[in-house]
Amino acid sequence: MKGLSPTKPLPIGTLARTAGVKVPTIRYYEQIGLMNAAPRTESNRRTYGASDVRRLKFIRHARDLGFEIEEIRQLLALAGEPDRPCADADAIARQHLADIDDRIARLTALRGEIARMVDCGGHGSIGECRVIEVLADHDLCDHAHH
Amino acid sequence: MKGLSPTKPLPIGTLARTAGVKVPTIRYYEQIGLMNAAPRTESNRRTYGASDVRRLKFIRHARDLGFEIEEIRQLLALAGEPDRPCADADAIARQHLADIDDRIARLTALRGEIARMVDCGGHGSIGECRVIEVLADHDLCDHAHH
DNA sequence: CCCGATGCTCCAGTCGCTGGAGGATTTAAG
DNA sequence: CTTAAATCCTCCAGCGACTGGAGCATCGGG
Repeated sequence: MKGLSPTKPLPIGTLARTAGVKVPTIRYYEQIGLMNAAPRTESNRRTYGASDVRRLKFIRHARDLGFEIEEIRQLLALAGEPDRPCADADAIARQHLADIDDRIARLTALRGEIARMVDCGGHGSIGECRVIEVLADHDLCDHAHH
Repeated sequence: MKGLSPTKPLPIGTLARTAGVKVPTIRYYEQIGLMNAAPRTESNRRTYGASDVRRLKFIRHARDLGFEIEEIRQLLALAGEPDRPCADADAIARQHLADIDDRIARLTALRGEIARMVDCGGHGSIGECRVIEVLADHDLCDHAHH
């Protein structure tokens, strides 16, 4: 009866590997209160369980998708009380959606421009190179992003 | 004969407004050597000309498009010697193109997901809300970006 | 039993700005 | 002409989101 712990505790390195983040990042998340303080072993090592893996994956995924820490904090809080109306989570996500549409639009415009730049192929001197031109002239977008 | 200076010198604030950056940003760019040190008036104010406007717009545009300072520095250096082969500028741009395709792909995937999340519409509790779910489950992208 | 991997804490650095303090100057209004 | 507001200057500190190093303790496989 020793092989069946409720879910055996993982050290930080393993958690880091399974969630795809670096070890210091986890400690950082703990420090800013995004992950809760892990219980420690006798010898002061952090121990994690399955729920921590889930939470960290959630965080990482959200970060990867461009959510900021504060937004993630909100999302996690929301997830914590499962009978609140999903309108709040929605609002955050919707806001984000708008952002993302904007970013995609900008990046797409960019893509076009850079593609055109690169089409200068190999015709010699920078003088005629579109890369410089395009960046120089054009006033594409005026608004500060974010 | 006083109204016809070769291009009348602008103070930093005006430059900032015309290029669409904040004043401290310009001073920062000077500090890191991205803008060259502006000549000063008697009373130590920076003065700028048309070429500075162009350069700063170039920088801002490039930044806006996601180029990093170092890349911009290279681009500017390249632009400075107009008989170098455009292959170098090309290489930078191409590298960037790959990045951007990646980012667009990721953002598009994200857009889809967030759109789906938001489609949970208003059906009550977070328990059933896709926002949380989607973020929690899915392992969409593994690689660290950049 | 030893040594390399892993863990710990603390602290400093990264990038690209941004803002404030505290002072000097310039400019527009009255 | 005088004043008040705007703009400028320098210096320095802080942001977000990590990242990495120093210096030490501890763990686990050969």
